[in-house]
Amino acid sequence: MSSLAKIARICGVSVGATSKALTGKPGVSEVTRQRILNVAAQQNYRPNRLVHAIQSGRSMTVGLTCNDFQDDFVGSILKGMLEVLYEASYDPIVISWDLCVHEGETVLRTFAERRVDGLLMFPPADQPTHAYLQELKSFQRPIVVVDQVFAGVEDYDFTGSQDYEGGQIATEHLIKLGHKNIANLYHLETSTGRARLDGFRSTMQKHGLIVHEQWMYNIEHYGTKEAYNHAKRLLSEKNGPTAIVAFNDWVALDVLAAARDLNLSVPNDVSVVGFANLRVASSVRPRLTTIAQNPLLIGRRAAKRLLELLDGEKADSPPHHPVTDRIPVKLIIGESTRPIA
Amino acid sequence: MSSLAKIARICGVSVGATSKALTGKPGVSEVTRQRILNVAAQQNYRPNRLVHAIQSGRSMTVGLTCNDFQDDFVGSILKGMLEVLYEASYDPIVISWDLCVHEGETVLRTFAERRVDGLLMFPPADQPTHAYLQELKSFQRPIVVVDQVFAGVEDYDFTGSQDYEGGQIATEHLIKLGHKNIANLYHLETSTGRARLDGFRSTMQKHGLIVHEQWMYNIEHYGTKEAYNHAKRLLSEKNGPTAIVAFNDWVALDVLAAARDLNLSVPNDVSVVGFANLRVASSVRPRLTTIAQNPLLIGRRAAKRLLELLDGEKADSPPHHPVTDRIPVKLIIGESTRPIA
DNA sequence: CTGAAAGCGCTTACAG
DNA sequence: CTGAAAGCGCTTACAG
Repeated sequence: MSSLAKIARICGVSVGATSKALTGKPGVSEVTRQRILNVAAQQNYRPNRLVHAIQSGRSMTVGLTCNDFQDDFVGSILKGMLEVLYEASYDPIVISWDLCVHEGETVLRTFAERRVDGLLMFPPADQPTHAYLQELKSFQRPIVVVDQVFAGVEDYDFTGSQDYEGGQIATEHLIKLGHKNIANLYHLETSTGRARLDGFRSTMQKHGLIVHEQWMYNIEHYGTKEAYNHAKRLLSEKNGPTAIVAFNDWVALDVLAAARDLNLSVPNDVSVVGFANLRVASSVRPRLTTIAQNPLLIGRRAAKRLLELLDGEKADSPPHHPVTDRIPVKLIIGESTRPIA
Repeated sequence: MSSLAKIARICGVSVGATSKALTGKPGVSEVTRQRILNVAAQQNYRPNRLVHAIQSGRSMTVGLTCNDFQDDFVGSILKGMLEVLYEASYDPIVISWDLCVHEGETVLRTFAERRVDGLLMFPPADQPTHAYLQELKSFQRPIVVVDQVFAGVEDYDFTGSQDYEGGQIATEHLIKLGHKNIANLYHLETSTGRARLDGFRSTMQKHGLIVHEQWMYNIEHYGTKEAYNHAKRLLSEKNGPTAIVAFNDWVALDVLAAARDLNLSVPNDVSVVGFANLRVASSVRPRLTTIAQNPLLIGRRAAKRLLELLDGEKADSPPHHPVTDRIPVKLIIGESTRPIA
């Protein structure tokens, strides 16, 4: 890789002059500038941005932590982030939490050493360790937490969805259709899951409906058979629920599968509501009734917020108050719910 | 962010001594080393890796270009890559092709300026421009192409799937079940799509079966209604095909949906084979018969190959011959295919 | 217009 | 053991 010095040597001018010529700064004659430009092009010169990062104290990179990229929800969030970052000439360095279970502090340390300007953080899957929270505290750069919250990150900006309201909307929808006996396959392991469940319970209560605790199942890992098995159990009961609220579309798919395997019909025998409006929600039959999130917007807003914080630093503005930004969700009526017979 | 100089000043020693102490090099007394270590910890010192990158000529970063992260196929490839990179202390800088349509050279230029040590490249969605290929040629670092090939990248290492064989296996499976009238919803826009189609045609020919060209549809964009509409057309024909080979699982899902909407049964009225074995393939009913790829392994192997190339550079080994690495695929028999009546 | 020099944050021979 | 100095690749005041 050819350096400034090399270009300078070839052109027979000083390094300083070469720098000015290539960065378009005044202080070089047009003739020498052209000569330098030509040689640089011919030598395939690429300025070393690492140097610029050191000099300016800005690496123009952002740390990005992710749990997995297993569906279009996280995929779209990423897309939204990349879009905004690209526009602002920032590039993300991506590290997966999965890789460093119980040593999340390593991730933060790496980001610190690489001098990222800020952090876009999908919280780690597991409960954060003390060491991690410690490292987080001493992490000197702006942080925006995405999608999930957890104990210890209340002091940071947050961008996610109106999960609580989503839980309410899903439940309201079923109640409006006449359902009273509603089960819930929820997910206590994440803040989104807990919020959606809270929304469910508050809505049931608001309408004076009983929550049948024997129909309430926590799905610890929704990639496995767990949801499917619970769904089968629910659907096999006589006088079982007439509707099921699922933590997300994957769980809802498991309910569809369980119903199918029991020769039951969704929505004729049971109604199902999902959450997320994943790509698959409208691909399957029956199409899922689901609560649409707006992952693209979540990604964009999270990144924009981070850029604001970074600009604020430059402007040396007063310490900010962390902002919680929850993007509205929307009921998508598919074919997996119907009025009770 | 505290610097070496700051630590040195506080400790009242030279920068050199501080450096030695913190990097564990000999040449400092144990007493001062401890003093320095303590101050560094207390000052929350983090060495600036950008400096190290400049000095060593190794940034320990890898450029990663992606089209989208819309399903678990790409997601798992990424996971595999991140795993291997993390193990070797490399971190990826991720840029999405989507963002810079028709100016892919910008991406490469950014990577060059950021001095990534190598490149893991999902080829751009659109036909590469001349400027792009130009920039690629002058990109001085090792490159591994992933999943898709395109004209102009024949000279690079490649890691992907046995798509051609996959096309054969899918077709063989249907033929073994007695199907003769087989349609194909293919995807000419990508090399994988073309290879799978070739595998289909060669297998049909091998068995002396006629390819009915009026049942052959190119799916330009498989996120849209396109596949669904073509599938409906195919399924509405009297004496239509008894089986359909789909470019991938998403297209296969569209066939399932079309069948459902026409009150037809898969597999009783028509058999369908997908490709990829996405997470959704076993979530839907009927479960998809599909050709499983091994995205995790693709990701790992691609990253490993890149690391080998990087090691080779250090060792100053002779110019290598580009290696093409196609991971075997595997037939997964679901419920979407059955012997012909 | 042009060049020599300082400095960004570090490491590494080289003197003392 | 310890410090001063050169150097990585650049930019930016500062002299000429």
